[in-house]
Amino acid sequence: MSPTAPIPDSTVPNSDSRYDRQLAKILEHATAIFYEKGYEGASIRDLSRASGMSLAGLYYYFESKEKLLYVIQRHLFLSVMDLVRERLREETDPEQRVRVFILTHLEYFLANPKSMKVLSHEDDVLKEELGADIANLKRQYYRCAADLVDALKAAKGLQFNSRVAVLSLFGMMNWIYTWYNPHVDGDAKLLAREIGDVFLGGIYATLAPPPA
Amino acid sequence: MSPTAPIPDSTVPNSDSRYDRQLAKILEHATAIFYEKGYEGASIRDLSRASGMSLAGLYYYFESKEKLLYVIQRHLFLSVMDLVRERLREETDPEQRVRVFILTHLEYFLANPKSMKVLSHEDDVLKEELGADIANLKRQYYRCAADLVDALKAAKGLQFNSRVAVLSLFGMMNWIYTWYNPHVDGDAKLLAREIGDVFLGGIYATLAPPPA
Amino acid sequence: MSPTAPIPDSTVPNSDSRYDRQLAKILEHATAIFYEKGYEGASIRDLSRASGMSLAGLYYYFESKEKLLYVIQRHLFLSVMDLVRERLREETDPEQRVRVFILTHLEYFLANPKSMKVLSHEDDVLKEELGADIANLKRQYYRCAADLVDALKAAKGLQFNSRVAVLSLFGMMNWIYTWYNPHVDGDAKLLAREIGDVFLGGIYATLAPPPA
Amino acid sequence: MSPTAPIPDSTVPNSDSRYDRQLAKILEHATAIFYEKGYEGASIRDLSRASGMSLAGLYYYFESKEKLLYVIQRHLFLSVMDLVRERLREETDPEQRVRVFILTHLEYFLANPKSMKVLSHEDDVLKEELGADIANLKRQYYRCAADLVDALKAAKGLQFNSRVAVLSLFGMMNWIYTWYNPHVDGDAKLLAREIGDVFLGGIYATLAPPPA
DNA sequence: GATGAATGAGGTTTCATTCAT
DNA sequence: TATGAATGAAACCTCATTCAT
Repeated sequence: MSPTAPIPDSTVPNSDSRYDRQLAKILEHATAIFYEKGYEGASIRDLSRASGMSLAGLYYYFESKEKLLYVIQRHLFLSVMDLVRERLREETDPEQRVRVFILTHLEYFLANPKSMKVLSHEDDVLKEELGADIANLKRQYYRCAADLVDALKAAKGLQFNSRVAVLSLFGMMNWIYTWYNPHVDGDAKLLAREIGDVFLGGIYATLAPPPA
Repeated sequence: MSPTAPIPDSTVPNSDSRYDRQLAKILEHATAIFYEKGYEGASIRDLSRASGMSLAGLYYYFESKEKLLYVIQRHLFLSVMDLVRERLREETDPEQRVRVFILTHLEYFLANPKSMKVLSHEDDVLKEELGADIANLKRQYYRCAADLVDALKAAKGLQFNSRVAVLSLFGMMNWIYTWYNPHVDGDAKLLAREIGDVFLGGIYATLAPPPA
Repeated sequence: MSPTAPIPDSTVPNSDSRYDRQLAKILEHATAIFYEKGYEGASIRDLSRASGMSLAGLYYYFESKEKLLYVIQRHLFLSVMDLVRERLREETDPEQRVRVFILTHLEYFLANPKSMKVLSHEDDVLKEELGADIANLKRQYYRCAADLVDALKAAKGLQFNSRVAVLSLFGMMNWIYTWYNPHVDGDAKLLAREIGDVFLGGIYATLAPPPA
Repeated sequence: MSPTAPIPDSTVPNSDSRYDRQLAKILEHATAIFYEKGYEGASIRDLSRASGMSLAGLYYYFESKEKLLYVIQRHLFLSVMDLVRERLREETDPEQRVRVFILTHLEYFLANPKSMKVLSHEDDVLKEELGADIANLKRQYYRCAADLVDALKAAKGLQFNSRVAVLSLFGMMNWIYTWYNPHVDGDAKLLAREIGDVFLGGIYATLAPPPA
């Protein structure tokens, strides 16, 4: 296990032009505010105050509050998926591939802690095409994890309900934003090991009957 | 494992008087609306429409939107805790006790599916005393699970980080509201077994080094 | 100057029956609340809380908030006018008669300090017939004072604008509720003397040219 | 006695920019509405109707109804105090200085008749810091008058209770809004003379015993 | 005599958003 | 690019009042 692709230190796309830099700043503030107050509870005025840009000025960068959330969520999915793909490229062992997924997910979101909540907590607020698009990305991401788990399952001849197992794994990981405390719980590497142990120990146990 | 205490089929307190029945109805509608739109996204007008009672009339039953959420959340915690205590009374085996906890939690919230979200998703919207009170109940509930897990850990001589393990267990269980489909995923009993298997298999695996 | 008619120690009509006693209690609480919050700022709910009677129960005693204020104001005017008439009966000296008026007014309203504000401050909130009726009583009360002043004016051969003088006198007296502090300003007798001195000194000065 | 500083013909600050002009218009309408209905009885909707600006638009100019009243009252106190100071600069005779105060007060508030009520009648509705700030200005204004009266008292060797005398003077002047009718009562100059006569005659009379 | 339950209207304030500049 | 000014809709909540009991 030696992932090498770097964790982006920001929650927003790389930026070159002045426009891009401004947009990046706005998205960062928006993420922070959605994190604090939730999508519905956050107001564009809050964002205006936080970013120092006028209310009207913000609308030059996004066309609606919904689109704003969309852009943020889309970027998060795309970049964590990129990172996962990148890191999986170097690993072939089925178990390690699952561990890489877990570690990458945790590293990414523990490096951008507010993002984890904005993705998890505001999961179903987007409707229509926007919502469908995000749901699609989410499905791809799920599929990616499920494929890794299924590969391991096949390789080891395990027997368990993949759907429930994978969704439980996501539950463990996505719930973290409600309790994670860096001083108490250690870094992503530690957490990934612990959670990976529970998960893998759990599915491996389906080989033999569990100890009485 | 033979829990016998019945699952309340409603999300609200038992009701006798006309007042209680009306209140119960309102809380039920409110739960449904908080489920659909989230606390912030739900409006008292929505509740008025759904319950068929006038806006002003609703305020006869609760003094503020906040208090309304508070009453709902408090009732949920108290009644699931009651149920857990009730059912644990009959069980002494450490592993079974953990399984009873998982099953009870899932049975309760799968019987009241909207409640699970209202409890999980609107976890931190209550502030001040109200928020502190709910946080306190949550802590008790967590403590209850943690004690069961620690008892099992001691009984079997296992070695793992209890905090992370228990919080992961809650992650698996509380995440369910985002994906549960009764037609696909079976009932609470099945789900409780699967999740219990993963969790218990996971922590049992800490006895011996995990298989390579 | 020896007024003898007693100052009613209450702001409400004498009460015999249970109904009357209840009504009296309600009017007293209402006066207190109108005093504290003003007519517009006071709510029937405030009155309900203060009086310990249910919202609906109050309406057995008065038919509307307007009528409630009306009853209070009417009673105040009638009883202070009664008192004035009573005490004037014993006095014939024109100056003393003016002084009796001032003293009675101040004694009455300093004994019922909240009433003074409810009468002065909520002077023009009543509309239509109710308002006209109160305005009529007020006019009578004004007329009474004006007659006393005019009698003195004639008796002493003074020259001044009666209207402005009398209204100024009322200004001095009715403004008291904004500043009166019993510990600092003494009792009604003292205040009546001081204000009487200013007023009478002022109008007497119209005999001779004022000192340079 | 020849005061020369001009009376502002408006109740609101001078305005230059478009924003200032709009704000001035709003404050003027607000003063009129507070005059008509009282602070509590006036609604922002009333103001919206009167000013022709949308409800929400108004909030661009003030942050709350309370702040709105505050701005109005503060401006009134500051500008009448300015005017008084300005005019006192040219006068040294103690009696004339008192007369200048009376005249200025009346000229200012008779030129802005609604303001007088908004200042007098809504005296104690502002709470906390806002209320304390206004109370402070009021105290300064009172102090100013009291100093003039005390100077006269000392100059003439008079003997009377300054507090009661000054507060009575304010009573006479501030009560005017309840009865003033320009067609009947003449202009500020006339009224100031009459009220000044009563007041000064009254306190001068404390030199010698009043005529029997 | 008194209340619990309910209501329509309206209160203040904030929302996301727009448009001329 | 960015803002100041403005808006219609809707937010939460309270109002005076009623009516069956």
